[in-house]
Amino acid sequence: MPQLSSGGGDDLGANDEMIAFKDEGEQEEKIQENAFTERDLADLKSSLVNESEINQSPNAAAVRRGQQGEHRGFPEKHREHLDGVSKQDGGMYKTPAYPGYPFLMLPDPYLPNSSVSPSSNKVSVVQQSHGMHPLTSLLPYSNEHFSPSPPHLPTDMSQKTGVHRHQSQDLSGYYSLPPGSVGQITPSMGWQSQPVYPSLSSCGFRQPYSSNLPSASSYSRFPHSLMLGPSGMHPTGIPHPAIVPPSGKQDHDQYDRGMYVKPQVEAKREKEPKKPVIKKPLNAFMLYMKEMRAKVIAECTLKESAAINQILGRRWHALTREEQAKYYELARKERQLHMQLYPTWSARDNYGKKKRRKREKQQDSNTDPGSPKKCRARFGLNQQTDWCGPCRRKKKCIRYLQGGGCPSPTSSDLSAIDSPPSPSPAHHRLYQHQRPLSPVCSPPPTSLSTRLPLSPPTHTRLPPEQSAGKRSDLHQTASKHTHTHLELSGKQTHSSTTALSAAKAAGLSLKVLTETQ
DNA sequence: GCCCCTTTGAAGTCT
DNA sequence: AGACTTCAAAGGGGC
Repeated sequence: MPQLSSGGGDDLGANDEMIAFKDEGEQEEKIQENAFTERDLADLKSSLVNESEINQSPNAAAVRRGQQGEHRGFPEKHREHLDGVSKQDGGMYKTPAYPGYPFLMLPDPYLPNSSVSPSSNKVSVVQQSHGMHPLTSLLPYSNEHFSPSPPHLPTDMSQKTGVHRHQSQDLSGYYSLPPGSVGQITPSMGWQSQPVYPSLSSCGFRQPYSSNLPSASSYSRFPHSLMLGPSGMHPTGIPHPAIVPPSGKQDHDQYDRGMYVKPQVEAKREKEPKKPVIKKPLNAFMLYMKEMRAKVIAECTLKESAAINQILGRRWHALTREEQAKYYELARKERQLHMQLYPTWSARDNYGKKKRRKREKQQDSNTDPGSPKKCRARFGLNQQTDWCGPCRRKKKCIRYLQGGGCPSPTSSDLSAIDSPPSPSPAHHRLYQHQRPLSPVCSPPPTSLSTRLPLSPPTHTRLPPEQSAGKRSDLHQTASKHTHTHLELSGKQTHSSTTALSAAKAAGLSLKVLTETQ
Protein backbone atom coordinates (compact mmCIF):
# COMPACT_ATOMS: atom_id res chain seq x y z
CA MET A 1 0.00 0.00 0.00
CA PRO A 2 1.27 3.37 -0.77
CA GLN A 3 3.12 5.28 1.80
CA LEU A 4 2.35 8.66 0.56
CA SER A 5 4.18 10.76 2.96
CA SER A 6 7.45 10.58 4.61
CA GLY A 7 6.32 13.01 7.14
CA GLY A 8 7.65 15.92 5.27
CA GLY A 9 4.66 17.84 6.32
CA ASP A 10 4.01 19.36 2.98
CA ASP A 11 1.62 16.78 1.93
CA LEU A 12 -1.63 18.49 1.62
CA GLY A 13 -3.60 15.35 1.70
CA ALA A 14 -5.62 14.76 4.74
CA ASN A 15 -3.66 12.99 7.34
CA ASP A 16 -6.35 10.58 8.01
CA GLU A 17 -6.42 9.65 4.41
CA MET A 18 -2.80 8.86 4.51
CA ILE A 19 -3.36 6.95 7.62
CA ALA A 20 -6.02 5.14 5.82
CA PHE A 21 -3.66 4.08 3.15
CA LYS A 22 -1.19 3.11 5.72
CA ASP A 23 -3.78 1.26 7.61
CA GLU A 24 -4.70 -0.49 4.52
CA GLY A 25 -1.23 -1.81 4.31
CA GLU A 26 -1.02 -2.62 7.94
CA GLN A 27 -4.33 -4.26 7.89
CA GLU A 28 -3.43 -6.45 5.06
CA GLU A 29 -4.16 -9.49 7.07
CA LYS A 30 -7.48 -8.15 8.02
CA ILE A 31 -8.18 -7.36 4.48
CA GLN A 32 -7.30 -10.81 3.47
CA GLU A 33 -9.53 -12.16 6.11
CA ASN A 34 -12.35 -10.14 4.86
CA ALA A 35 -11.44 -10.57 1.30
CA PHE A 36 -13.47 -13.64 0.84
CA THR A 37 -16.56 -12.20 2.35
CA GLU A 38 -16.13 -9.00 0.47
CA ARG A 39 -15.32 -10.82 -2.63
CA ASP A 40 -18.38 -12.97 -2.28
CA LEU A 41 -20.57 -9.98 -1.95
CA ALA A 42 -18.84 -8.24 -4.74
CA ASP A 43 -19.19 -11.29 -6.88
CA LEU A 44 -22.81 -11.50 -6.05
CA LYS A 45 -23.25 -7.99 -7.10
CA SER A 46 -21.10 -8.42 -10.09
CA SER A 47 -23.15 -11.34 -11.18
CA LEU A 48 -25.95 -8.97 -11.72
CA VAL A 49 -24.03 -6.96 -14.15
CA ASN A 50 -25.27 -7.31 -17.61
CA GLU A 51 -24.73 -10.25 -19.79
CA SER A 52 -22.53 -8.56 -22.24
CA GLU A 53 -20.31 -7.46 -19.49
CA ILE A 54 -19.97 -11.00 -18.37
CA ASN A 55 -19.44 -12.39 -21.78
CA GLN A 56 -17.18 -9.80 -23.12
CA SER A 57 -15.35 -9.08 -20.02
CA PRO A 58 -15.32 -12.19 -17.92
CA ASN A 59 -12.62 -10.76 -15.83
CA ALA A 60 -12.47 -7.08 -16.05
CA ALA A 61 -9.57 -6.93 -13.73
CA ALA A 62 -7.70 -9.41 -15.81
CA VAL A 63 -8.45 -7.43 -18.88
CA ARG A 64 -7.29 -4.33 -17.21
CA ARG A 65 -4.16 -6.00 -16.10
CA GLY A 66 -3.59 -7.22 -19.58
CA GLN A 67 -4.00 -3.76 -20.83
CA GLN A 68 -1.69 -2.57 -18.21
CA GLY A 69 0.85 -4.98 -19.48
CA GLU A 70 0.38 -3.80 -22.96
CA HIS A 71 0.55 -0.15 -22.22
CA ARG A 72 2.74 0.29 -19.35
CA GLY A 73 4.82 2.97 -20.86
CA PHE A 74 2.94 5.89 -19.56
CA PRO A 75 2.30 4.66 -16.07
CA GLU A 76 5.86 3.75 -15.72
CA LYS A 77 6.88 7.08 -16.89
CA HIS A 78 4.49 8.58 -14.51
CA ARG A 79 5.77 6.53 -11.69
CA GLU A 80 9.26 7.41 -12.63
CA HIS A 81 8.25 10.94 -12.61
CA LEU A 82 6.72 10.62 -9.23
CA ASP A 83 9.90 9.06 -8.11
CA GLY A 84 11.60 12.10 -9.34
CA VAL A 85 9.20 14.25 -7.53
CA SER A 86 9.71 12.27 -4.43
CA LYS A 87 13.37 12.79 -4.64
CA GLN A 88 12.92 16.34 -5.42
CA ASP A 89 10.71 17.21 -2.57
CA GLY A 90 12.23 15.05 -0.05
CA GLY A 91 9.91 12.20 -0.49
CA MET A 92 6.57 13.70 -0.54
CA TYR A 93 5.54 10.97 -2.84
CA LYS A 94 6.83 7.74 -1.75
CA THR A 95 6.53 5.69 -4.81
CA PRO A 96 3.20 4.06 -4.78
CA ALA A 97 3.25 0.39 -4.51
CA TYR A 98 0.94 0.13 -7.41
CA PRO A 99 2.23 -1.59 -10.42
CA GLY A 100 0.87 1.20 -12.44
CA TYR A 101 -1.79 3.73 -12.63
CA PRO A 102 -5.10 2.82 -14.01
CA PHE A 103 -4.90 4.95 -17.06
CA LEU A 104 -3.14 2.28 -18.82
CA MET A 105 -4.98 1.43 -21.92
CA LEU A 106 -3.62 4.21 -23.90
CA PRO A 107 -1.51 3.16 -26.76
CA ASP A 108 -0.21 6.65 -26.85
CA PRO A 109 -0.19 8.36 -23.53
CA TYR A 110 -0.07 11.71 -25.18
CA LEU A 111 -3.04 11.27 -27.33
CA PRO A 112 -4.71 14.55 -27.91
CA ASN A 113 -7.65 15.27 -25.87
CA SER A 114 -10.74 15.46 -27.90
CA SER A 115 -11.31 18.97 -26.98
CA VAL A 116 -7.78 19.92 -27.55
CA SER A 117 -6.57 18.27 -30.62
CA PRO A 118 -7.19 20.29 -33.65
CA SER A 119 -6.91 17.19 -35.72
CA SER A 120 -9.44 15.16 -33.89
CA ASN A 121 -12.65 16.80 -33.34
CA LYS A 122 -14.24 13.56 -32.51
CA VAL A 123 -11.93 11.60 -30.40
CA SER A 124 -13.51 8.80 -28.58
CA VAL A 125 -13.87 8.88 -24.90
CA VAL A 126 -11.37 6.13 -24.75
CA GLN A 127 -8.86 8.32 -26.27
CA GLN A 128 -9.81 11.11 -24.10
CA SER A 129 -9.42 9.19 -20.97
CA HIS A 130 -6.30 7.64 -22.22
CA GLY A 131 -4.89 10.92 -23.02
CA MET A 132 -5.38 11.98 -19.53
CA HIS A 133 -2.63 12.20 -17.20
CA PRO A 134 -3.31 10.27 -14.08
CA LEU A 135 -2.86 13.32 -12.05
CA THR A 136 -5.06 15.39 -14.10
CA SER A 137 -8.48 14.27 -14.67
CA LEU A 138 -8.78 17.93 -14.13
CA LEU A 139 -7.40 18.50 -17.51
CA PRO A 140 -10.45 17.75 -19.54
CA TYR A 141 -12.19 20.62 -17.96
CA SER A 142 -10.97 23.28 -20.22
CA ASN A 143 -8.30 22.10 -22.45
CA GLU A 144 -9.49 24.19 -25.25
CA HIS A 145 -8.29 27.13 -23.31
CA PHE A 146 -4.80 26.15 -23.64
CA SER A 147 -2.90 29.22 -24.17
CA PRO A 148 0.55 28.14 -24.98
CA SER A 149 2.03 31.47 -24.49
CA PRO A 150 1.02 33.39 -21.44
CA PRO A 151 2.57 36.61 -22.45
CA HIS A 152 2.79 38.17 -19.09
CA LEU A 153 4.89 35.56 -17.50
CA PRO A 154 8.55 35.79 -16.82
CA THR A 155 10.75 33.52 -18.72
CA ASP A 156 13.25 31.73 -16.65
CA MET A 157 11.20 29.46 -14.60
CA SER A 158 12.89 26.36 -15.75
CA GLN A 159 16.18 27.41 -14.42
CA LYS A 160 15.53 26.23 -11.00
CA THR A 161 13.66 23.17 -11.94
CA GLY A 162 16.14 22.19 -14.51
CA VAL A 163 13.53 21.74 -17.11
CA HIS A 164 14.33 22.88 -20.50
CA ARG A 165 11.09 23.81 -22.08
CA HIS A 166 11.26 24.02 -25.75
CA GLN A 167 8.89 26.06 -27.59
CA SER A 168 6.20 23.97 -28.99
CA GLN A 169 2.93 24.59 -30.55
CA ASP A 170 1.74 21.09 -30.88
CA LEU A 171 2.28 19.21 -27.75
CA SER A 172 -0.07 20.96 -25.52
CA GLY A 173 -2.78 18.88 -26.89
CA TYR A 174 -0.90 15.76 -26.10
CA TYR A 175 -0.61 16.50 -22.53
CA SER A 176 -3.44 18.43 -21.34
CA LEU A 177 -2.24 19.64 -18.06
CA PRO A 178 -2.13 23.28 -18.59
CA PRO A 179 1.32 24.15 -19.63
CA GLY A 180 2.54 26.03 -16.75
CA SER A 181 0.56 24.57 -14.05
CA VAL A 182 3.75 23.58 -12.54
CA GLY A 183 4.88 27.06 -12.60
CA GLN A 184 2.79 27.83 -9.67
CA ILE A 185 2.91 24.47 -8.14
CA THR A 186 5.24 24.03 -5.34
CA PRO A 187 8.17 21.85 -6.09
CA SER A 188 6.52 18.96 -4.47
CA MET A 189 3.74 19.14 -6.93
CA GLY A 190 5.79 20.21 -9.79
CA TRP A 191 5.87 16.84 -11.30
CA GLN A 192 6.19 18.27 -14.69
CA SER A 193 9.33 19.93 -13.71
CA GLN A 194 11.10 16.65 -13.90
CA PRO A 195 12.13 15.91 -17.40
CA VAL A 196 10.52 12.58 -17.19
CA TYR A 197 8.47 13.05 -20.27
CA PRO A 198 10.70 14.09 -23.06
CA SER A 199 7.76 15.29 -24.96
CA LEU A 200 6.37 16.97 -21.96
CA SER A 201 9.35 19.04 -21.49
CA SER A 202 8.16 20.90 -24.45
CA CYS A 203 4.57 20.40 -23.74
CA GLY A 204 3.13 23.68 -24.52
CA PHE A 205 5.83 25.57 -22.80
CA ARG A 206 6.45 28.19 -25.25
CA GLN A 207 8.01 30.21 -22.64
CA PRO A 208 9.64 29.08 -19.58
CA TYR A 209 7.96 30.16 -16.46
CA SER A 210 9.65 31.95 -13.74
CA SER A 211 10.09 30.22 -10.50
CA ASN A 212 9.77 33.62 -9.05
CA LEU A 213 6.17 33.59 -9.81
CA PRO A 214 4.15 34.10 -6.76
CA SER A 215 2.92 30.87 -5.51
CA ALA A 216 -0.70 30.21 -5.90
CA SER A 217 -1.07 30.54 -2.22
CA SER A 218 -0.05 34.08 -2.47
CA TYR A 219 -3.32 34.80 -4.06
CA SER A 220 -6.05 35.29 -1.66
CA ARG A 221 -9.33 33.57 -2.16
CA PHE A 222 -9.54 35.08 -5.48
CA PRO A 223 -12.50 36.34 -7.25
CA HIS A 224 -12.11 34.29 -10.32
CA SER A 225 -12.86 37.07 -12.63
CA LEU A 226 -9.90 38.83 -11.28
CA MET A 227 -7.69 35.92 -10.88
CA LEU A 228 -8.45 34.49 -14.21
CA GLY A 229 -7.99 36.21 -17.41
CA PRO A 230 -10.73 36.67 -19.88
CA SER A 231 -10.04 33.26 -21.26
CA GLY A 232 -10.33 31.59 -17.95
CA MET A 233 -6.69 31.66 -17.27
CA HIS A 234 -5.31 31.21 -13.93
CA PRO A 235 -3.53 34.28 -12.62
CA THR A 236 -0.30 32.73 -13.58
CA GLY A 237 -1.59 32.43 -17.04
CA ILE A 238 -2.35 28.83 -16.49
CA PRO A 239 -5.67 27.68 -17.75
CA HIS A 240 -6.14 24.92 -15.33
CA PRO A 241 -8.67 22.38 -16.43
CA ALA A 242 -10.65 22.77 -13.30
CA ILE A 243 -11.34 26.27 -14.28
CA VAL A 244 -14.46 26.54 -16.25
CA PRO A 245 -14.38 29.72 -18.18
CA PRO A 246 -17.48 31.78 -18.54
CA SER A 247 -17.88 30.63 -22.05
CA GLY A 248 -16.66 27.80 -24.08
CA LYS A 249 -17.74 24.49 -25.38
CA GLN A 250 -17.51 22.79 -22.11
CA ASP A 251 -20.43 24.63 -20.79
CA HIS A 252 -19.71 23.53 -17.34
CA ASP A 253 -21.37 26.41 -15.76
CA GLN A 254 -24.67 24.76 -15.71
CA TYR A 255 -25.80 27.24 -13.22
CA ASP A 256 -25.67 29.99 -15.68
CA ARG A 257 -27.32 28.23 -18.50
CA GLY A 258 -30.34 30.35 -18.27
CA MET A 259 -32.43 27.69 -16.70
CA TYR A 260 -34.21 30.19 -14.62
CA VAL A 261 -35.50 33.50 -15.70
CA LYS A 262 -32.85 35.91 -14.83
CA PRO A 263 -33.97 38.91 -12.95
CA GLN A 264 -32.85 42.32 -13.93
CA VAL A 265 -30.00 42.21 -11.54
CA GLU A 266 -28.67 39.20 -13.30
CA ALA A 267 -29.19 40.81 -16.61
CA LYS A 268 -26.83 43.44 -15.41
CA ARG A 269 -24.52 40.76 -14.31
CA GLU A 270 -24.46 39.34 -17.77
CA LYS A 271 -22.79 42.44 -18.98
CA GLU A 272 -20.04 41.87 -16.55
CA PRO A 273 -17.62 39.12 -17.30
CA LYS A 274 -18.84 35.93 -15.79
CA LYS A 275 -16.70 34.38 -13.19
CA PRO A 276 -15.13 31.18 -14.28
CA VAL A 277 -16.01 28.26 -12.15
CA ILE A 278 -13.43 26.08 -10.60
CA LYS A 279 -14.83 22.66 -10.43
CA LYS A 280 -14.37 20.19 -7.70
CA PRO A 281 -11.53 17.76 -8.08
CA LEU A 282 -12.69 14.38 -9.09
CA ASN A 283 -12.96 11.70 -6.51
CA ALA A 284 -11.74 8.18 -6.98
CA PHE A 285 -14.91 6.90 -8.43
CA MET A 286 -15.19 9.74 -10.85
CA LEU A 287 -11.71 9.07 -12.03
CA TYR A 288 -12.60 5.48 -12.43
CA MET A 289 -15.69 6.37 -14.36
CA LYS A 290 -13.78 8.62 -16.62
CA GLU A 291 -11.42 5.88 -17.48
CA MET A 292 -13.83 3.04 -17.78
CA ARG A 293 -16.83 4.67 -19.29
CA ALA A 294 -15.68 4.20 -22.82
CA LYS A 295 -14.95 0.62 -22.17
CA VAL A 296 -18.37 -0.02 -20.80
CA ILE A 297 -19.92 1.82 -23.65
CA ALA A 298 -18.01 -0.30 -26.07
CA GLU A 299 -18.78 -3.52 -24.32
CA CYS A 300 -22.36 -2.95 -23.58
CA THR A 301 -23.24 -0.77 -26.50
CA LEU A 302 -24.91 1.47 -24.03
CA LYS A 303 -25.07 5.14 -24.33
CA GLU A 304 -27.26 6.18 -21.51
CA SER A 305 -25.04 7.46 -18.81
CA ALA A 306 -27.33 6.48 -16.03
CA ALA A 307 -27.16 2.84 -17.00
CA ILE A 308 -23.48 3.05 -17.64
CA ASN A 309 -22.92 4.59 -14.29
CA GLN A 310 -24.82 1.81 -12.65
CA ILE A 311 -22.59 -0.71 -14.29
CA LEU A 312 -19.56 1.29 -13.38
CA GLY A 313 -20.73 1.50 -9.84
CA ARG A 314 -20.98 -2.23 -9.68
CA ARG A 315 -17.67 -2.72 -11.29
CA TRP A 316 -16.22 -0.31 -8.83
CA HIS A 317 -17.40 -2.47 -6.02
CA ALA A 318 -16.05 -5.49 -7.78
CA LEU A 319 -12.60 -4.02 -7.91
CA THR A 320 -10.05 -5.30 -5.54
CA ARG A 321 -8.82 -3.03 -2.85
CA GLU A 322 -5.59 -2.62 -4.65
CA GLU A 323 -7.32 -1.61 -7.80
CA GLN A 324 -9.49 0.84 -5.98
CA ALA A 325 -6.51 2.13 -4.12
CA LYS A 326 -5.03 3.29 -7.37
CA TYR A 327 -7.93 5.55 -7.87
CA TYR A 328 -8.02 6.72 -4.32
CA GLU A 329 -4.42 7.62 -4.68
CA LEU A 330 -5.05 9.41 -7.90
CA ALA A 331 -7.91 11.24 -6.37
CA ARG A 332 -5.78 12.22 -3.47
CA LYS A 333 -3.14 13.57 -5.78
CA GLU A 334 -5.84 15.25 -7.72
CA ARG A 335 -7.02 17.02 -4.62
CA GLN A 336 -3.51 17.94 -3.77
CA LEU A 337 -2.90 19.36 -7.15
CA HIS A 338 -6.16 21.18 -7.04
CA MET A 339 -5.29 22.50 -3.66
CA GLN A 340 -1.97 23.67 -4.91
CA LEU A 341 -3.44 25.33 -7.89
CA TYR A 342 -6.32 26.88 -6.06
CA PRO A 343 -5.29 27.11 -2.46
CA THR A 344 -8.15 29.36 -1.64
CA TRP A 345 -10.76 27.40 -3.44
CA SER A 346 -13.31 25.56 -1.46
CA ALA A 347 -16.07 23.25 -2.44
CA ARG A 348 -18.21 25.82 -0.81
CA ASP A 349 -17.57 28.02 -3.78
CA ASN A 350 -19.73 25.82 -5.90
CA TYR A 351 -21.99 24.72 -3.15
CA GLY A 352 -25.64 25.42 -3.27
CA LYS A 353 -25.78 26.93 -6.68
CA LYS A 354 -28.27 24.51 -7.97
CA LYS A 355 -30.21 24.78 -4.82
CA ARG A 356 -30.22 28.51 -5.03
CA ARG A 357 -31.39 28.32 -8.55
CA LYS A 358 -34.18 25.98 -7.63
CA ARG A 359 -35.06 28.17 -4.76
CA GLU A 360 -35.28 31.11 -7.04
CA LYS A 361 -37.45 29.19 -9.39
CA GLN A 362 -39.59 28.15 -6.51
CA GLN A 363 -39.85 31.69 -5.36
CA ASP A 364 -40.95 32.65 -8.80
CA SER A 365 -43.58 29.99 -8.73
CA ASN A 366 -44.64 31.00 -5.27
CA THR A 367 -45.61 34.37 -6.55
CA ASP A 368 -47.97 32.71 -8.94
CA PRO A 369 -51.26 31.72 -7.36
CA GLY A 370 -51.49 28.87 -9.78
CA SER A 371 -48.13 27.45 -8.98
CA PRO A 372 -47.88 23.82 -8.09
CA LYS A 373 -46.78 24.77 -4.66
CA LYS A 374 -49.81 26.88 -4.07
CA CYS A 375 -51.87 24.21 -5.63
CA ARG A 376 -50.51 21.63 -3.29
CA ALA A 377 -51.08 23.96 -0.43
CA ARG A 378 -54.70 24.30 -1.35
CA PHE A 379 -54.98 20.58 -1.52
CA GLY A 380 -53.35 20.21 1.79
CA LEU A 381 -50.71 18.10 0.21
CA ASN A 382 -47.21 17.66 1.32
CA GLN A 383 -45.03 19.93 -0.69
CA GLN A 384 -42.23 17.50 -0.78
CA THR A 385 -43.90 14.21 -1.25
CA ASP A 386 -47.23 14.86 -2.81
CA TRP A 387 -48.07 16.09 -6.17
CA CYS A 388 -50.42 18.58 -7.46
CA GLY A 389 -53.87 17.20 -7.00
CA PRO A 390 -55.80 17.84 -10.15
CA CYS A 391 -53.13 16.64 -12.47
CA ARG A 392 -51.42 14.45 -9.89
CA ARG A 393 -48.07 15.82 -10.73
CA LYS A 394 -45.63 16.85 -8.18
CA LYS A 395 -43.49 19.24 -10.00
CA LYS A 396 -45.66 20.93 -12.46
CA CYS A 397 -49.35 21.22 -12.47
CA ILE A 398 -50.59 20.66 -15.96
CA ARG A 399 -53.36 23.13 -15.60
CA TYR A 400 -50.91 25.52 -14.22
CA LEU A 401 -48.70 24.97 -17.16
CA GLN A 402 -51.63 25.53 -19.42
CA GLY A 403 -51.93 28.90 -17.92
CA GLY A 404 -55.17 28.47 -16.10
CA GLY A 405 -53.67 28.28 -12.70
CA CYS A 406 -54.26 25.45 -10.39
CA PRO A 407 -57.93 25.11 -9.61
CA SER A 408 -59.50 24.37 -6.34
CA PRO A 409 -59.69 20.70 -5.70
CA THR A 410 -62.83 18.90 -6.50
CA SER A 411 -64.00 15.79 -4.84
CA SER A 412 -62.91 13.83 -7.83
CA ASP A 413 -59.56 15.46 -7.59
CA LEU A 414 -59.22 14.46 -4.01
CA SER A 415 -60.37 10.96 -4.67
CA ALA A 416 -57.99 10.81 -7.52
CA ILE A 417 -55.23 11.54 -5.12
CA ASP A 418 -56.12 8.50 -3.14
CA SER A 419 -56.42 6.39 -6.20
CA PRO A 420 -54.22 7.90 -8.77
CA PRO A 421 -54.60 6.83 -12.33
CA SER A 422 -52.29 4.62 -14.19
CA PRO A 423 -49.52 6.89 -15.10
CA SER A 424 -48.62 7.46 -18.64
CA PRO A 425 -45.09 6.56 -19.59
CA ALA A 426 -44.18 10.16 -19.38
CA HIS A 427 -45.93 10.44 -16.08
CA HIS A 428 -44.70 7.22 -14.74
CA ARG A 429 -41.48 8.45 -13.39
CA LEU A 430 -42.96 11.27 -11.47
CA TYR A 431 -45.80 9.18 -10.27
CA GLN A 432 -43.67 6.33 -9.22
CA HIS A 433 -41.39 8.67 -7.49
CA GLN A 434 -44.18 9.96 -5.38
CA ARG A 435 -46.10 6.83 -4.83
CA PRO A 436 -43.51 4.15 -4.95
CA LEU A 437 -45.58 1.61 -3.16
CA SER A 438 -48.61 2.05 -5.23
CA PRO A 439 -49.77 -1.17 -6.77
CA VAL A 440 -50.55 0.77 -9.86
CA CYS A 441 -46.92 0.83 -10.71
CA SER A 442 -46.16 -2.63 -9.57
CA PRO A 443 -43.69 -3.89 -10.29
CA PRO A 444 -42.01 -0.58 -10.15
CA PRO A 445 -39.27 0.23 -12.52
CA THR A 446 -36.08 -0.85 -10.96
CA SER A 447 -34.50 2.48 -11.50
CA LEU A 448 -37.22 4.00 -9.43
CA SER A 449 -37.45 1.28 -6.90
CA THR A 450 -33.95 2.09 -5.94
CA ARG A 451 -35.35 5.07 -4.24
CA LEU A 452 -37.15 3.06 -1.68
CA PRO A 453 -35.35 2.94 1.58
CA LEU A 454 -36.06 -0.58 2.66
CA SER A 455 -32.98 -1.49 4.55
CA PRO A 456 -29.60 -0.07 5.25
CA PRO A 457 -26.91 -0.82 2.75
CA THR A 458 -24.17 -3.22 3.25
CA HIS A 459 -21.16 -2.14 1.42
CA THR A 460 -19.00 -4.97 0.47
CA ARG A 461 -15.81 -3.07 0.48
CA LEU A 462 -14.61 -0.15 2.39
CA PRO A 463 -12.41 2.26 0.60
CA PRO A 464 -9.05 2.70 2.16
CA GLU A 465 -9.86 6.07 3.51
CA GLN A 466 -13.01 4.77 5.00
CA SER A 467 -11.15 2.10 6.82
CA ALA A 468 -9.52 4.84 8.78
CA GLY A 469 -12.87 6.03 9.91
CA LYS A 470 -12.55 9.34 8.23
CA ARG A 471 -15.46 8.99 5.98
CA SER A 472 -18.87 9.47 7.24
CA ASP A 473 -20.93 6.43 7.56
CA LEU A 474 -21.92 4.83 4.38
CA HIS A 475 -25.44 5.03 5.52
CA GLN A 476 -25.19 8.56 4.42
CA THR A 477 -25.17 7.33 0.94
CA ALA A 478 -28.03 5.10 1.73
CA SER A 479 -30.05 7.85 3.21
CA LYS A 480 -29.12 10.12 0.42
CA HIS A 481 -29.91 7.83 -2.35
CA THR A 482 -32.40 5.74 -0.45
CA HIS A 483 -31.51 2.63 -2.26
CA THR A 484 -33.45 -0.50 -2.24
CA HIS A 485 -31.58 -3.39 -0.88
CA LEU A 486 -32.69 -6.78 -1.82
CA GLU A 487 -32.15 -9.87 0.07
CA LEU A 488 -29.92 -11.83 -2.18
CA SER A 489 -28.75 -15.24 -1.22
CA GLY A 490 -29.18 -14.33 2.35
CA LYS A 491 -26.97 -11.32 2.03
CA GLN A 492 -28.09 -7.85 1.62
CA THR A 493 -26.46 -6.27 -1.30
CA HIS A 494 -26.19 -2.65 -1.80
CA SER A 495 -28.11 -1.31 -4.70
CA SER A 496 -29.15 -4.67 -5.90
CA THR A 497 -32.03 -3.26 -7.75
CA THR A 498 -29.78 -0.73 -9.14
CA ALA A 499 -27.76 -3.51 -10.53
CA LEU A 500 -30.89 -5.07 -11.81
CA SER A 501 -31.72 -1.87 -13.47
CA ALA A 502 -28.32 -1.70 -14.96
CA ALA A 503 -28.51 -5.25 -16.07
CA LYS A 504 -31.88 -4.60 -17.49
CA ALA A 505 -30.58 -1.63 -19.28
CA ALA A 506 -27.73 -3.68 -20.50
CA GLY A 507 -30.06 -6.14 -22.06
CA LEU A 508 -30.55 -8.88 -19.55
CA SER A 509 -33.85 -10.51 -19.88
CA LEU A 510 -36.56 -9.63 -17.48
CA LYS A 511 -36.86 -13.26 -16.69
CA VAL A 512 -33.37 -13.38 -15.41
CA LEU A 513 -34.00 -10.30 -13.41
CA THR A 514 -37.12 -11.70 -11.94
CA GLU A 515 -35.41 -14.90 -11.04
CA THR A 516 -32.67 -12.99 -9.42
CA GLN A 517 -35.16 -11.12 -7.38
C1' DG B 1 -32.48 23.83 -24.07
C1' DC B 2 -32.71 22.61 -19.30
C1' DC B 3 -33.36 18.94 -16.00
C1' DC B 4 -33.31 14.19 -14.60
C1' DC B 5 -31.20 9.99 -14.11
C1' DT B 6 -27.41 7.13 -12.01
C1' DT B 7 -23.17 6.05 -9.64
C1' DT B 8 -19.47 6.99 -5.42
C1' DG B 9 -16.78 10.03 -2.81
C1' DA B 10 -15.54 14.49 -0.82
C1' DA B 11 -16.92 18.17 1.47
C1' DG B 12 -20.24 21.22 2.58
C1' DT B 13 -24.42 22.53 5.72
C1' DC B 14 -27.76 21.49 9.13
C1' DT B 15 -29.56 19.67 13.51
C1' DA C 1 -21.08 14.38 16.18
C1' DG C 2 -23.97 12.64 13.13
C1' DA C 3 -27.31 13.27 9.53
C1' DC C 4 -28.18 15.16 5.46
C1' DT C 5 -27.13 17.73 1.06
C1' DT C 6 -24.57 19.16 -2.84
C1' DC C 7 -21.40 18.63 -6.49
C1' DA C 8 -18.20 16.38 -9.41
C1' DA C 9 -18.72 13.43 -14.99
C1' DA C 10 -21.48 11.80 -18.68
C1' DG C 11 -25.01 11.85 -22.23
C1' DG C 12 -29.51 9.98 -23.54
C1' DG C 13 -34.17 10.94 -22.70
C1' DG C 14 -38.11 13.62 -21.14
C1' DC C 15 -40.53 17.68 -21.23
